[in-house]
Formats: sequence, structure tokens, C-alpha cells
Amino acid sequence: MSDAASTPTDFIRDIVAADVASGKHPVPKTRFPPEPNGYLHIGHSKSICLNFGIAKEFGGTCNLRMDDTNPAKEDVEYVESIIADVKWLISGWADHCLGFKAPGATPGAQRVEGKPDFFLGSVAPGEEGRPFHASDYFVQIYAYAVELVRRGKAYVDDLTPEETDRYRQEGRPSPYRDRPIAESLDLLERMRGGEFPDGTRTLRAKIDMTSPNMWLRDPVLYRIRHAEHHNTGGQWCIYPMYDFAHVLSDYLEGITHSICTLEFEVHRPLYDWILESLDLPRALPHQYEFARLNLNYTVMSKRKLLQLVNEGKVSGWDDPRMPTISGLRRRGVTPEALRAFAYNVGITKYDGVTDVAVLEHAIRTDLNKRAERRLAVLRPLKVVITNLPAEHREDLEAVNNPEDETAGTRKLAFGRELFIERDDFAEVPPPKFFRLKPGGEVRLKYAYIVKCEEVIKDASGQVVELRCTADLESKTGGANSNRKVKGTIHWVHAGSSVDAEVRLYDRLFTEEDPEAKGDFKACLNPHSLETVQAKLEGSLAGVKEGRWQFERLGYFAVDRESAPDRLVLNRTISLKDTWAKEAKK
RNA sequence: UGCCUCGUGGUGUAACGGUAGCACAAGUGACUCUGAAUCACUUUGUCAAGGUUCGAAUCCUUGCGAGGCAGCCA
Repeated sequence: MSDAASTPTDFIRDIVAADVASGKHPVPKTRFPPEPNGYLHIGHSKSICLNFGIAKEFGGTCNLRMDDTNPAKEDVEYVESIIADVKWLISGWADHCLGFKAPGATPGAQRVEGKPDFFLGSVAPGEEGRPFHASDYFVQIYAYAVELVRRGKAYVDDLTPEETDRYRQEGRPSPYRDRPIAESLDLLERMRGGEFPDGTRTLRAKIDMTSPNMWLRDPVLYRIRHAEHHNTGGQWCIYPMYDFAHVLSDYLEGITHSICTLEFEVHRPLYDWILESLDLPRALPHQYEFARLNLNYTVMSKRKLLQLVNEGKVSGWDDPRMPTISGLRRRGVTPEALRAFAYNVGITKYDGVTDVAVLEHAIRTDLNKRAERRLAVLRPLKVVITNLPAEHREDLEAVNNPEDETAGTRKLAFGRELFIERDDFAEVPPPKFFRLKPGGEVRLKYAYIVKCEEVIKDASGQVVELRCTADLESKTGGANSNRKVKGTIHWVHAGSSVDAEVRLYDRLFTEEDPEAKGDFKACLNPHSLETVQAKLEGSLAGVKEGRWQFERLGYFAVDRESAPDRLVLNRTISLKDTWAKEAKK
């Protein structure tokens, strides 16, 4: 069973624990560094839970940092969504570990052991702050680039992108590799000054053109891009590459454990090389890699999610069918459920595929405990209780949450005309059908046992109404309520019911691995969204937000498009349905 | 092809040279005024072959398989 209260264990936490115990890093500092080029998804939530979890467990902090070194792809819309999603996900759990910088702050120059240094710390918890940005360090990163050139460890290269590529594959050094330091320094300054067009020159690390690790074959550190940056505007026309900017950002912020996904494993020697080559005075960060989250029936790459959004396959990044944090939130999933899920999948270096059933289980477990129960009918079928007068009206008592006694009870209206679920009536019942059938009996939850006396159909043969009689002795809680019938069904009193649009979601893809056959959009599930006009019990009139379990159906949450005159609900997830499995047999 | 990493039931993960455990999924039963929840039980596993050892999922060798990298993306 998922138990988010117990402390998880994994190989990264083992390392952190050892570093704390040995005094190497008494206070660990992590960071969550998304690129603001899309919305965060559930894979990011695994990383957020890891990084903030470590900070929380070891008394450290976790900086939220925008890894924004590519102006072409990034946007403030994404920055704002990332902040909102991270705050939501860690709320009530690791808020106090969120590392923000003081508004407007940039790294301060200092001297450590006689050496020049830069450092930018985070504000105290609760103080006003903003996320860190790699782009806030462009000045310092550039200074480090100059330093590398001075040390003879980097040079300006005039090769074209294509030539750079070919030389690297051939393990051949660029003819500009050994140009004089002074010349590189001059060229770098002029690159910064805007003298050269995009792609004409780069700054390259001078490492080893014959290394078996491609990332050590003189990787590009800076490229020329005459482009507006969402944070620095038009200040720069050269931008540092990920490898250069990321490791230095880690160092500037005093990060101790820089945790990323497996594909960066081959970058680690470069990460370490940059740190060592600069002869930095403070404790150095180390990079550790874990396997990213893969879920079946889901695509996870931001590029593909962006396609779904841009091509209108979904209504937006927060479409409740999207595996984005904002989509899951809108669907009605809680941060607690997402955290429990992250805990359950664990942290390893094995690149496997997690069954979405594990996610669904975490969502159900969480909602089962917290969601109050209500009665609602998704596909209404009219029922008339013929032995009750038209004006009959009574209030029944219903339990709000059998899993939580403190949730109390509520009043449920009952009368002559009701709605029941179409699926709960069968004219020709299949084997083991416990629900209503002609001449059969069923209990209406919290009310009476009723017997189906007559089936009324329209001209086309469609069942439009059931006429039933109630056993007035069988009222729930009454002296003679003990009579057993095989089935109990939910219902809604017609006169006091509330109309609502209910959106029923199913998985977005029909294939376990949507990418297996090339085009992931070819296996989009045409039935991933079904909208029904439902009837809800009267207590739900006027609700503006909230989550409930509709008994025997699933968990539902008010959608953000809901309005006073038009209630809209999303089905977060259905209840487990063993009858559906039985019916298939 | 080169380099890096990883192989434990159907899936995800524990076991740190000493009884292969947990969760999900699946199945059976109990209970049930939610065919839910809960409870009990069951099925299924160390990639292969050698070696070291009293003892190997764990250490070594080889093989096989999977993933990643080889952008002036991150």
C-alpha cells in the first residue's frame, strides 16, 4: 500500500545521506530546472517529488530554476505555468523547502580563499521571491567563458555547423583550435558585441577530439543567436549551451546534488571538466542520474504534447486528458495522489514503463478517503413509484463518507418521480445481473426496496419509463429495513435534481505504446471524451468547486468552465468496476 | 559502429555475500444498503553460461537483450 508518510529510499537518497553524515554536504541543496518551453507533466512531478523530497528529508532547500538558455523556444507563459504547478504540487508538503531568489537578485561577486567567486542564495521561506533563471547568470557565465579562454581551455571556432559536425564525427580538430588566446578573446568579445551573424562562430571547449565520449570532443559552449530573450530581452546575441550554463548555474546557487535524467549520463564528464577547469573555490556540485517516468497509454515528451495542443487534438495544455500537471489538476487529481504515485514508482536507473493502473490506484486511494459521497445519475431513466402520491416528499438521511465518520450526514430528497441509471435496468438481464429487471426488486440506496411492475416504451421501442411499487416497510433505518435484496442502486429525486454537464474521460490513446508504430496521433482514442447531461442530487445545487464520489460511478470534480447557470463536472476517474469485467465473460 | 547505462513475477520496485519481499495488475473467497472500499487467500520472478565462495539476485568473466548519446536543443 502506498504510504506517503514513510520515507522513501533509493540510491540517490543513499548518496545524499552519506554526504550529510560525512559532513561533505551537511545541508544538501537540490534544484528543479525545467526549461520554460512547455507545461510540466507527470514525469516532471516525479522529479519534483525527488528533488523537493530530498530537500525536505535532509533539511535542505530545492531551488526552482528556469533553464532558459534558448530564446527561440521559451516563453513567459510557460514560466508562469511552471511556478503555479510546482507550488500546487508541493503545497502542504514541502512549501518550506522551495528555494526562490530575492526579486531582481543576481549573483554577487565575492572572494573565497583569495579567489574570485560568484554566489546567489535563496530567500528565507515565506519571504517574497521569484524563481531562479539561468538567464540571470549570463554575465557570470560569460565571465567564466572568458576565464576558460585565458586558461587555454576554450577557443573561438569559425567552422560552420556542418563542418563542426563532420570534424567531430571524424575526431579531427578544427583548424582554429590552436589560434592564439588573445585572438579568441578578441573574437569572443566581438561575438558578444554583435559583429557576426548567427551560426558563423562558436566558443568551444578544448578537451579531446578523439575521446570516445562525443561530448568531450570540444563541445560548443556558446553560439550566436540574434534573438529576443523572454527574460533578458535584447541584451545578448550569444547564448550559452545547456552544458555550460547548467553546471555553472548549479555552482552559483550552491547546489550540492544535481539530479537529472539518464540521457545526461554521458554529459557528466563534461559537467565535471568545466568545474575542474575553472578551479572554483567552493564545494562543487555533483550530477546524478535517474530514469525518467514512462507511462503506458501516454506520451510524455513536451514536443508531442505541444503537437496535441497546436493541432487541436485536445483543448489545451490543461485538457483533463493530458498527462500535464495542470491537466491532472483540472481533472480533479490532488497533489497528494501525485506524490503518493511518485513514491510508489520509486527511483532507479532502469528505464522501464509504468502501468497507468498504478497512477489510477493512487488517485482512487486518495479520493476514496477524502471525497464525500453524493448520488448522481449520468444517463437518466425515469422511474415512477406508483404507490406514492404525487405530492409525496420526504427527506432521507445519507452518509457523507463511510471512510470518514467526521464527514457527517446530509438530507436526501425522495418522492414519487425519480431517475435511475439506464445501465441499472435490463429488460433481458444477463447472468448474475443484480440490478432492476421486469418483475424484479432492487434497493434504492438510503430509501426503499422497489419492484419493477411495468416497462414503458416509446414508438421506437426504447424504454422511457419504469413504473415501480415501493415496499414502504423497507425504508432504510426503519424497523423492517433488514430485508435483503441482491442489488442496491443509486437514484436521484426528479423534482429536486440539478442538471449538469458531465465530461467522461478515457485514456487518450488506444495503444500501450503510442509511439511504437511511428505516428502517435494515429492511435488517439476517439472516445477519450464523452459528454453527458446528468441529474445530480439537490445538495449539489450552486456548487462552485469541489470533488465528490458519485456512488457506484466514480470521482468527479467541478471544472473551471463551470458557471452558476451551467454546472460542468469532470470525471476524475471511475470506480473499479468488477461487474464490467464479469459482464464481458 | 563507437561510447555510456541498465537487465529481479505481466508491470514497477526491495533484498547492500546469508529465508527472494512489497505494490499494482490478475484470480478465488468473505463481507457489503456503493458489483466500491475493506479483509483473507492464490498464481507468476533473479536474462544465459561459466567461475569465486560453506553460501551468489548480489562479486568476476563471457555472451545475449534493452535504453541513452553522437544538435550551434534541453
